[in-house]
Amino acid sequence: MKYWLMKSEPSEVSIDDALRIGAAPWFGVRNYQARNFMRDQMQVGDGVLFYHSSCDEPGVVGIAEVASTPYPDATQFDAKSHYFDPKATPENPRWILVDVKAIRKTRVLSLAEMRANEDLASMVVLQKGSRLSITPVTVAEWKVVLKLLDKK
DNA sequence: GCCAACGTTGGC
DNA sequence: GCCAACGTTGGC
Repeated sequence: MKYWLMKSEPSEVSIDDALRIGAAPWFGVRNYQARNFMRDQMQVGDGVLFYHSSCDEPGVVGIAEVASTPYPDATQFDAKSHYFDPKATPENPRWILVDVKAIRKTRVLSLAEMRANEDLASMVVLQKGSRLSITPVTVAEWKVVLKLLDKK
């Protein structure tokens, strides 16, 4: 069992959208490192911190879990999609995803608050220049974040 | 809107 | 295989 932080722009898919939709494909990842995490390392049941990025108050806003094994991202084959990839074919797909199921909404644990917490200093997502939309979270970090989320 | 940091592309 | 130019992410 592993833990992850996954970024989503709320204007695309917010935590409220995710809760309404239920288990859904985490489409649109076009970074190889992030893809490889989904393809090679994620397992059904892994814990996910649902993070809002590119918005007024970036931060963790909910808890989710990995809900499928990896399979090809359908948007890569759709010429009308923003995520279309002309170099990908169904026989030779480039982009692989998993389904993610939102479990609950939490308070916003803002990026600023996370940065201010010494116990989270090692989090990959907080490292300078980190832009990865999917990053691993250690068990220790997961526990600290959950405690902070349930506070107040 | 700015810009730092990083990833990708493509010429050589 | 190198690396400059360009594109993207994402916080501020």
